[in-house]
Amino acid sequence: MISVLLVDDHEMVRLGMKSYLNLQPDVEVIAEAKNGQEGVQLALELRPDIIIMDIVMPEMSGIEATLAILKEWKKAKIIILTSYLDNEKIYPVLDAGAKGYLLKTSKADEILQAVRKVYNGELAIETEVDKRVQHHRNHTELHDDLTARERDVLALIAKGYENQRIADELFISLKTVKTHVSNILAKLEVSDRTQAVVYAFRHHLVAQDD
Amino acid sequence: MISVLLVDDHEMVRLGMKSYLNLQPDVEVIAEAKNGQEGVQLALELRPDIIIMDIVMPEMSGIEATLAILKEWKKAKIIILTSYLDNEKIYPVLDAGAKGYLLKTSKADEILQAVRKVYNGELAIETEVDKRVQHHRNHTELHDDLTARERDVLALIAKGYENQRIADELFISLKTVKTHVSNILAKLEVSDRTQAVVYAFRHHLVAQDD
DNA sequence: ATCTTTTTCCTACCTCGGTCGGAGGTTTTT
DNA sequence: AAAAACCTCCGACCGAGGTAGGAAAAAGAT
Repeated sequence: MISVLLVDDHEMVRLGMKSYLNLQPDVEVIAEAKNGQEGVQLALELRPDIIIMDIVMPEMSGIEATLAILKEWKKAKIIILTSYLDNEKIYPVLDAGAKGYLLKTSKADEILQAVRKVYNGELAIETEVDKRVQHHRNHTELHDDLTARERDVLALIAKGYENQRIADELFISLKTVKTHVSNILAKLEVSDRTQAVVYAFRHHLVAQDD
Repeated sequence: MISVLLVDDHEMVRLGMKSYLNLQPDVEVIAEAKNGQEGVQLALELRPDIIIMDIVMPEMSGIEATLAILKEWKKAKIIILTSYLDNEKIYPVLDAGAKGYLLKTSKADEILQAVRKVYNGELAIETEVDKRVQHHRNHTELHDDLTARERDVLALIAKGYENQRIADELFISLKTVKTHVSNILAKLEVSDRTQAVVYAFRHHLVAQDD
């Protein structure tokens, strides 16, 4: 019997998963959590065979929760189940050792198969997800070779700050900021800060909401 | 018996809704659709008492589907059920006559109650949603009094175009573009185009992806 | 211990962005 | 018909943004 912990803030999703999985003779949902914190706690306490984890949740995101669980319990089998492949914060999770990655648009039996596969020690990465991960791993993004400091500066540019304000914020001279900006523009292959901001938003390098 | 049509691209959500709603003696899910197109078709064909509609879906969004259904069938009782109150495209739907608006984080019984309320001709707007709608209706946004032309220009600014390019694009002189930009900056209460771009992205005035 | 990258700072220069203060023609509102 | 808003255009001005071409200290890599 495969014991499963569901972590998702949508009651209806948990209900759907539970009613479907519990129909299977070899699977049983033993607990549910409605945010990342509860998820971490229940995971470490109950040690389920499989943890199915949503990403977007209040309190603590599924990303953080996954990292927290894997830190304490290296062999945890966690399947990420997310609605959107929107940002690039998912890669650290896969690197950290999540065993599965599914989209919420997956069919019920695909999810079931993923549970069985991961239980048997295999990986379950949806083809769609896999494509993008491969793409991400091969096709290097322009912003990959920004230095740490350049990322700092870009973040402030994308807040709409002018160079002098960025200098004040980072306790460096205006000249230095200009140098960083120049290097950023060159690396992103854009010609001015406005385009850099567009780039940053489009590539989810900055938060949508303040 | 209240007949319900579910429109959601997530099979698990449909499953959860169906298994929960079908437990109720007075509710029955009579059909399901996995995108907006199917939703419109089934709605007009089966004329269910209640339509529960997700927003983010492939092919045709819940917004478009809702408008399409209400156009053909004015008295349709549609409850919008969405995960996030992210953008501002929801207001036209409420204006157009959607009878309910719930978040996917709602508890199961809240959804059930909403179904019964709307069936009885009442509205079911979740307090959280309601707050924001009120806020939106009262608190006028800065960008509300941009003129049509100014919106055109802002859209191009937010593509990272420089003034001359905007002029070329719109077949107007550089001077005119500068005037528009000045007016835009004043209305948005920002001091340069970079901040205007940030404003545009944060307020979802422009598409995330090209 | 040496080489490379990163971060910092510099001067001088030029361009583009944005303001100020107009103005004329068109459309919409009253 | 008059008023108000909108779109268009002009010249002159200034400052911030960005380039070019350095250089030197600090931190990491081999």
